[in-house]
Amino acid sequence: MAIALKDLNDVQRQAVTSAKKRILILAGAGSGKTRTLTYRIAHLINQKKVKPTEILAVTFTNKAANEMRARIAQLLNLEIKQLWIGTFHSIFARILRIEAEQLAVNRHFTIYDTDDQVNAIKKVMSSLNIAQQLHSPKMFQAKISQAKNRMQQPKDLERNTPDIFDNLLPEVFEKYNHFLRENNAVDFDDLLLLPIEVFDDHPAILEKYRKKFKHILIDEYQDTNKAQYSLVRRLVFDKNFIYVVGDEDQSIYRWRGADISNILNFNQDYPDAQIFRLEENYRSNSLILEGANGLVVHNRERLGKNLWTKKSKGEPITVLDSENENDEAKRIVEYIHNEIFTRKRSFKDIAILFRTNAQSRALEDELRRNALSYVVVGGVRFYERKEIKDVLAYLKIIANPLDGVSLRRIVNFPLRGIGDTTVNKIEKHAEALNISLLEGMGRVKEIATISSGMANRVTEFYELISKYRALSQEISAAELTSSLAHETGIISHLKNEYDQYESESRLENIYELFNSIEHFSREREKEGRDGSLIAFLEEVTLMSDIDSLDDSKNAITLMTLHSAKGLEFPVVFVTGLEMGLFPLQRNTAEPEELEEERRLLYVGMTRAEENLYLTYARSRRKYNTTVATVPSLFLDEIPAATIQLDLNQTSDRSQVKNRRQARREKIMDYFRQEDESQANDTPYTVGSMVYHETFGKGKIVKLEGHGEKMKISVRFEGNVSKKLIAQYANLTTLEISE
DNA sequence: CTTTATGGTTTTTTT
DNA sequence: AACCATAAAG
Repeated sequence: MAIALKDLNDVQRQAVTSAKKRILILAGAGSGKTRTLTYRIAHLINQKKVKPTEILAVTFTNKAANEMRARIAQLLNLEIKQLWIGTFHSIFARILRIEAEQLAVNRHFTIYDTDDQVNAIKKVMSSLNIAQQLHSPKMFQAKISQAKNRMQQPKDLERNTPDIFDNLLPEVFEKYNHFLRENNAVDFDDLLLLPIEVFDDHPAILEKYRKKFKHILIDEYQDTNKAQYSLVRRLVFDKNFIYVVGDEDQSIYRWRGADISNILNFNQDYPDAQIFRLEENYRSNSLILEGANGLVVHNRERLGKNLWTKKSKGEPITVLDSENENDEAKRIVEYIHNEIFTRKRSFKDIAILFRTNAQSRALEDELRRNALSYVVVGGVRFYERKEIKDVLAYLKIIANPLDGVSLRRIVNFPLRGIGDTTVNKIEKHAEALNISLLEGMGRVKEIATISSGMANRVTEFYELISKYRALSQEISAAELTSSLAHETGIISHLKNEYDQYESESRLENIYELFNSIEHFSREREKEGRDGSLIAFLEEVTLMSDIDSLDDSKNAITLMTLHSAKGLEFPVVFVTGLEMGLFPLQRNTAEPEELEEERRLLYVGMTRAEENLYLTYARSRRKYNTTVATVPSLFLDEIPAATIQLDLNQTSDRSQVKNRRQARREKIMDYFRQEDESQANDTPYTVGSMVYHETFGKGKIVKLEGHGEKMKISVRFEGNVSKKLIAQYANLTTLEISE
């Protein structure tokens, strides 16, 4: 039976049924891009008799992958277990485990999340004698990930730069990679880089996957980075079909290495490419769409499209101004009440979006005060909570005994009297014998400088881990975790160490973890897929914020604009439209960055079906001080005809105009000030040497603020640290001597 | 050696 | 809230 194509419009139908090998679909917001992709896959299987095993479909989140799998199954009326569908990271993690023999890691490798990566870097820094006070480990982590995103190796980085930090980077980078391999671990970026290496070193393996994946389909192509692009380029050969869908106006991951030119240059990479444009929007009322279109035309870097809708005008976009962030929250709640009581909306129809997670606090407080149910996506993520990470670290060391980062995390948690000094001694011993840290713990008695009492404690811990490693072969992952959490004393620790409220919530999280492991194994086994402990750990590490959103709950959704990509709601609030916050301060200087912020707002606005509110506050607490703010320049770029001011304030058109004029002047001032603070930049840089009359020679550790008010933290000889004000410090900068 | 208390610092967005 | 450095107590 053929699948029904009557639910598609003409362009969609052509795009679904095209026999061309290389296809690019430029799909505007709400134009049915997921639908097209879903039907395409169903069409291939049903009409073209393509086997599900021959299809590789890449989505941006795991949630999207699961939904797409379910919808295809529904269209075809059959289960399609063998279809490869998932994110780049999860798909290539799977391939890496299959091809692990070719690698410097084995198939039990652990995937380090950002937190683990920073811990690994700290270890590397201390082995290289680099002080963490001078150079932040997080900075190294960010720079290394950036380099990996650009597919740069340590040797590709410049070594003789004026910046001390940049000079250290290649060595830290090199050692960090080495450290990961020793611990049988990979980071997020390696999940893409290592398969490229495997493909390049073993043409036969690449050939195998080229033969297997006859059809490759990629969603959100505008947000692919260089490594992802390279993987696709390798996999797509003569006979392969490549089908990509994307929207350059919705590219919002430049900071993570996403390269918009991947989509802009698709027809240069594949000269015979057929291009479809999906320009009819089915989601938003026309005033909302007009407003969003009017905003995004201010971007230069785009292919340009004409997104239109048959829908009625609907209501204009409402701009709400308020005194401060608490007032902003109050106004939003007022309007939510209005939406709920007069317009008969339910909670789940409403989303509140923000630029930074920190903004959720004031909103949550106000929603709670008004007993409105809400869920927050992301923020402090479930699997990144301390108590969860501690239990997971036990599981990681059981799955991968070489994982030293996880081992260090739990060797003295709960406290068993094994401190840093002891662990360092064991590590040294283990390095000398060329064995892992865990094995070293098994042979702790060989170390003369460790007392027998201490050695006994270590041995006891080692045996505990050994016991559970053996048990892991016999009992289920869920049973293992529960038994472990009790026997190690984690449960009683959580009961005793916190106040009642805190301890209850942490224990609840632990029990939720048990449930999720059990659920995972059960589901996976039902589907005939890998339900092992390693598979669970992998899933958890690669899980995105939005993946854990339970949309069956009737609640208002709070999340960042990034998390909102791909979603839609009848009512949307986009908050904090102020210079420095949205666009974010550090993204206002470079035009490319400002364009990305603008796209981010475009994404936010196009989530709305019927009612869109844009809010800003005239002052906002930042860190510990309240600062006056300037409304975002984006508010002035949205066509005035699509906007109405606050319904609760009487205002006529001339007032709207006056306000616009006033805002424009403020924005000019904002940019002027930014320029000045840039121009005033002092000769000081972090890491450079300075001389002070009384304190002598020292190294700059940190700079805060600008110009004369800049605060300079200096570490002087003899380990004396001082915080100085640039204006009064009277510092002399010294030549850097190597 | 290890533990515990204290204070300071830290956040942009995420696989 | 989590993480560090530091100092003092056990």
